[in-house]
Amino acid sequence: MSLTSGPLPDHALLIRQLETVAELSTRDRDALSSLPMRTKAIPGGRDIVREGDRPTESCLMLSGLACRYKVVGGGRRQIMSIHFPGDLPDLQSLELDVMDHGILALSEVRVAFIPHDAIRSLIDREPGIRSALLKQSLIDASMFREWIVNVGRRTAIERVAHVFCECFVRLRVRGLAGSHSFQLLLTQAELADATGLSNVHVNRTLQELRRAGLVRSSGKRHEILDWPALQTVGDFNPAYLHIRPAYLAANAA
Amino acid sequence: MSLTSGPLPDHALLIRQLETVAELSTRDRDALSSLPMRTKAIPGGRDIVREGDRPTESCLMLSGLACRYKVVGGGRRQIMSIHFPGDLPDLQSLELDVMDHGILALSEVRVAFIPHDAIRSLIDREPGIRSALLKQSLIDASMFREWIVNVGRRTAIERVAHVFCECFVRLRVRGLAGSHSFQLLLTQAELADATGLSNVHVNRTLQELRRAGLVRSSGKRHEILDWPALQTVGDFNPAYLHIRPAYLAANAA
DNA sequence: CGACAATTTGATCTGTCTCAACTATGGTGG
DNA sequence: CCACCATAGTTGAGACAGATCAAATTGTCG
Repeated sequence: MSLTSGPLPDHALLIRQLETVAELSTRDRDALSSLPMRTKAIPGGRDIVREGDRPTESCLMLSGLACRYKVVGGGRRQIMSIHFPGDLPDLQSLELDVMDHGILALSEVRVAFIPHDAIRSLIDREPGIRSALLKQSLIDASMFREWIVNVGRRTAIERVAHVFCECFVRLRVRGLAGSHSFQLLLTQAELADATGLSNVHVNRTLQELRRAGLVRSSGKRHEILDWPALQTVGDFNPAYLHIRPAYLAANAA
Repeated sequence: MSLTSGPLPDHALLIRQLETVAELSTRDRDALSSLPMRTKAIPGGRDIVREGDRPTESCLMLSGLACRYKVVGGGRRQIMSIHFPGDLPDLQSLELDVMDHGILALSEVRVAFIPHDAIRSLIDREPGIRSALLKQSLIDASMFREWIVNVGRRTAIERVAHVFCECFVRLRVRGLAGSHSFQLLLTQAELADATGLSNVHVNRTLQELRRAGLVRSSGKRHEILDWPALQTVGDFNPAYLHIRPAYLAANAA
């Protein structure tokens, strides 16, 4: 579980992600490795799954960036979560027939589609995996709750800082970010839709974060200059991510 | 499944709620009926579960009203969901050790505590119940996503109307609301914390809803006067609740 | 190099917040 | 049954965070 290895085989990404939140046995890992996957490249700006779809497969992110979103009457968009390699952003389609939201590729992504049947049979056979997947879906819910708090009760600068903190920690614990720097291919408009702000105001808020010396951005590469201060500004406490202590500790560096 | 029966035995409340979203066999219902429960009355204003707790039981709402909430730095509170009889508001503690939020009794409530072990053993033994509970927790997540949209991208009047719509439908499908009237023991301050608004502005927004003839309130009893219009104003589409068609249809009345 | 997308800036507007006072309501004890 | 008190609801005035509109600048990529 080196944090600096090169590109991983597809199944290893899933295993690594699940291990940050749940303990897996060798048997569990083997079972996960045997999951059939159909990989596909999807260009940025295209839906991976559309609202109203009735998927028969769940998708695993392999590379790139995606988000869940909804559009309200009036055309305003709200982003509800951001997804990185190792995430299973539509595990929900396993039990819920119709997609109630869309999943959008924010950059070119590679995804692996895993048939629901294969996941179900694994869940039925393997208690360890059943528990890990249930746990993961409960953590997803926890992340949504924190997102509610973010858009409901925080100021602009707090919201943006908090999103940065969450993305950084999630990437870091699975070995996909440097110790301070990380790649966040989010446009300001996307960040606005994630935080419930306007793109103009996100722009000004980012400038404020830069002026305060908390982050540095060049293009889409963002660097965290003052991690403790960013957490303070963003009112960030990673407890809601329910990451196992051993993995969270690596992040404290 | 009469909608007008009197008080139900505790297990029946749980079964009725699960049946609105998942199909249960007789065997499933029997298994649920055998769950051990320790019931308890909790006065309004008291926490049922506190942030930081490590519960060994999950709680089932039997009567009254509760909510999930978090307090952010600065003392501002955000309510993330509202819970009615039949709900299992802390199913998550089954897999997540530490509570990342509190659950508060908004009125005097009766709750039943069910040991995690009993639920786990049911999940391990009964595929139907496993599937129903997973489905329920995925629906919880879906409701959180809609809540994000509500506080992130809707105006004050839309937010309040939407919360009314959601509460009404959820109560109605499980037979706990009249065809138009329903009991919502929420103070304006609580409604404010649910919608990310100030209590003063909620007051004015409610007046606007009354003036428009959409609702009528007297004390804590709220009546919906124009259900179609309220759904329109609240940009409400019940799809995200994933209620089974047969139960949703009863609500259309 | 050209063209389109993203960022930045300025000016103005407005929905919602804050603060503060006043009123209604409902529950309680005398 | 009423007087009292606490809690919740209502109103007004003023302030501000963030939205909107529009234009200019910069960046990106074929």
